[in-house]
Amino acid sequence: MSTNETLVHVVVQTPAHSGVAGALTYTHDTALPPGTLVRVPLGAREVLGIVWDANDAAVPDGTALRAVRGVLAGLQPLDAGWRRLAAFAARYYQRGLGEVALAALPPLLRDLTPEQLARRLRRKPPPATLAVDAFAPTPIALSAEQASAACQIDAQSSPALLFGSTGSGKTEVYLRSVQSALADRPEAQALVLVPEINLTPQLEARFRERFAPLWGDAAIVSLHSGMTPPQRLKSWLAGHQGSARIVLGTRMAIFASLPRLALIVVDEEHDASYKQQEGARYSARDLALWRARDAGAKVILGSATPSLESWHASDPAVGRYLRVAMPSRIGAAELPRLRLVDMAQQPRQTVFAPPLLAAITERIERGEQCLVLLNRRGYAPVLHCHACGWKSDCLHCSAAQVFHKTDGTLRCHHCGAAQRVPRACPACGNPDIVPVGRGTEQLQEQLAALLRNIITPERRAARVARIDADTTRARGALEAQLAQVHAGEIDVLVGTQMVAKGHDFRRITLVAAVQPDSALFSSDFRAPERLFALLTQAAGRAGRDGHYMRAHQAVPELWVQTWHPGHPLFAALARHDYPAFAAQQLAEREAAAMPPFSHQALLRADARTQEAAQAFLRAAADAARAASLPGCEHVHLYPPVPLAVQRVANVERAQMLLESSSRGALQRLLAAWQPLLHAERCRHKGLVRWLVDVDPQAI
DNA sequence: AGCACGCCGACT
DNA sequence: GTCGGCGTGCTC
Repeated sequence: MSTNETLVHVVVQTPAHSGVAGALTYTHDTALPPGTLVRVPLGAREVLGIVWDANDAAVPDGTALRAVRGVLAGLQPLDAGWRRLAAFAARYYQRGLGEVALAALPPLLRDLTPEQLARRLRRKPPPATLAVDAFAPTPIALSAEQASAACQIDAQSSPALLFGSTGSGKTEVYLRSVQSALADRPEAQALVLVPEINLTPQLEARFRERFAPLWGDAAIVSLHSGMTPPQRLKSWLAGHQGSARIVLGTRMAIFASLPRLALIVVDEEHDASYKQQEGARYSARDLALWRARDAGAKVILGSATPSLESWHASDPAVGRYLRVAMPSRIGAAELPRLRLVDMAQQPRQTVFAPPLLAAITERIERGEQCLVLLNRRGYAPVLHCHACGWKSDCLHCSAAQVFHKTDGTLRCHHCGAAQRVPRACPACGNPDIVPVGRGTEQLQEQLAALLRNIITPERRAARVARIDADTTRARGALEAQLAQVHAGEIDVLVGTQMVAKGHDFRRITLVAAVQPDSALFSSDFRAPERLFALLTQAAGRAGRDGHYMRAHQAVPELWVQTWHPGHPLFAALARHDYPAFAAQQLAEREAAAMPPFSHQALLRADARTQEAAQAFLRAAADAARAASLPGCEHVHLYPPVPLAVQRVANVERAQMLLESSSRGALQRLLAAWQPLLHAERCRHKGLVRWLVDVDPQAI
C-alpha cells in the first residue's frame, strides 16, 4: 500500500450464512465519508457497497487488500440516521449488516455503474413544476373529533395511536398532521406506510390532490415492490435528495433515505403485512417507532383494531404512546349491525343460511350491493375419492392441492406445483372424485345459481363477481374489477380478505363472513385478534356513505355464520367494542405471560428430514445451555416442533420457540448464539438452512 | 448468495 | 476432444 492510499470499510451484500459478517476493508486514494456508495471487487464480481463507520472493523491479516473500483459521485452519502436504522435492523433481527443495508436500496442502484448513475442524475433537471396558479387545497371542515385528534397529536411528541373506527376519517387526520409537520419547515419530509400495494393508488391520489398544489407534483412519490426498477430508483432518489417531501409506500419504504424526516404515519398498524416474512424478518411498524425516535420525528399509528401490543403501550397506565380515540363515523353514517347465524339451527350442509340469502336478495332488489367473504381461494381445498380414500395431496408438501375449477387445475398453494385435474381417481380409476369443502370459486358459482332469478331495480339479472388473488393476477385487473363494482355493474362481490381492506364501496350495505369459525379455536394465540380485526374491517366496508344510506333508508349489516354464536368475541363485535375485546384478550395474555407481556423469537430449521431439522434445534439448545450464553437463564427454550405445514417443496420444517420477559435478555442470547449456530450447522448434514424470526407474528 | 474451480458423461 | 452436470470453498 503506497502512502497516499487510505483504508475504507465497506459493507457489501454478504449473506448471513457466509463467514463474512461485518464490513470489508478496501483501499482508496482518498478518504471517503461514511455512507458513500462505491463499487468494489468481491471475489470474481464487482458489487455495490456502502462505506461504513470504521468502529470495530476487524483488520484482515494475510489477505491482500483490493482497491475501490469506483465511487458513485453525485449522490449525497447515506446519512448517519439511515446507517443507524440499517445497523439497528440488522442487529435486532439477527442478520448481516451488508444484507440488510444493501437490500434496503433500490435494486437498480445495485446494478448501475458510476457512469450510468451519473447519466441518470444528469438527465433529471429538478422538475420545478410547482403549480403556482393552482387552487389552494380546499380546507375540509374537520369534525369535532377529528379536530380534537389532530390537535392532541400535534401537542405531543410521544408516538400517537390513532384509534378511529372504520369510516371515522383517519386519513383526514393524517393529511392534517402531514401538513402541520411540513408546512413551517420547507425541507421536512413525511413517510406514510400502508399495508398493501393495492392501497397506495387511492392514498396517493388523496395526498396528491391535497398537497400537489402546495408543493408541486414531484413532492409526492410512492415506493413499493409493484413499481418497475426505474420508477423505484426515481422515487428513492427523490426522497434521498429531498425533492420528495411525502413518501407513500409499503413496508419496504421504512428504509427509504429521508434526510429530513419529520413524521411517520403507519396506517392500519395492526396489519400482519408489516412483518417481512423472508430475509431479515423486520416489522416495518416497529422500525417506524425506532426510526421516529432516533430521528426526533413524530409517529402516528392508526387503526380501528390496534394490535394488542400497541393498544397496551397506549394504555394510560403504561403511557408509552398517546392514545387518541375517534369513535364516530363521519357523515353520521351508522356502524353496521351484527347478525349472527347459528349454524346449528340451519339445515344440514347449509352454505348460505336461508335468512342470510333472504337478506342478500332483498338488498339486490333494492339496488344495494353485498360483499361475501371467505378466506380460501379456489373451488375446493381438496378432491377426494370415496372409493379408495385418495386425496389430492401435494407430492412435495404436507398439504392438499387445491381444486381450481376455472382453469381445471389442482394447485398447491405452498409450493406452486400445478397439474391438470385428473378425470378419474389416480389411485383406483374411480371416475367419481368429489370436491370437499368450499373456496371462493364455488361460493361465487353457488350464489350465482341461488340468485339467478333475482332482478335488480334496473331490471337486469343479479350479477355475482369474485375478487381474489386468482382474478387479480394480471396488471390492472384489481382496478378494473373495483371500477365495475363502483359503477354498480356488480351486485354481489365474493372475495378473500384482500377486498376487506381499505377499499371504499359506497353502495355496499351488507357484508357476510360465511365460515370464520376456524380462527376461534386456532392454536395460534393471535387468531382471535386477527379475526376481530378482519370482521371489523370487513364490516367497515358496509354503509360508509351516510348520504347514500339515508337516501335509501338502508341499514348496514354484518352477517356472520358460526357454530359458536355464544363466543365472547361476537358479543364485543356486536357492540363495536374493541376496548372490551382487547381488555379480555390482554387479561388472558397477561395470565399466560404471552406477548405483549413477554417477548418471543423463533429459531427455525429446514432440512431434508424432520428428524434432522429437530436434531439441529435440540443441538442448538444444548449448545446454548452448555455455554451458558448471556441471557440464557432468562429465556425459556421450548422443545422443537414441526411447523403447521410441516413439509413444503420437499423440505421439512421445524421450529423452536424462545420466550422471555426481558427483550434485552432475548436479544443478548440471540446475538451470542449466532456463532454457535454457524458452527452447529456444519455438523448437521441434511440441514438446508436455519433462520431466526424475532417477534414472530405467528407461531 | 454468487461464482469460481474441479473432476466425470453425451454431443459437435 | 469439449460442453456442462452440480459438489466444495472463498469472497477484504
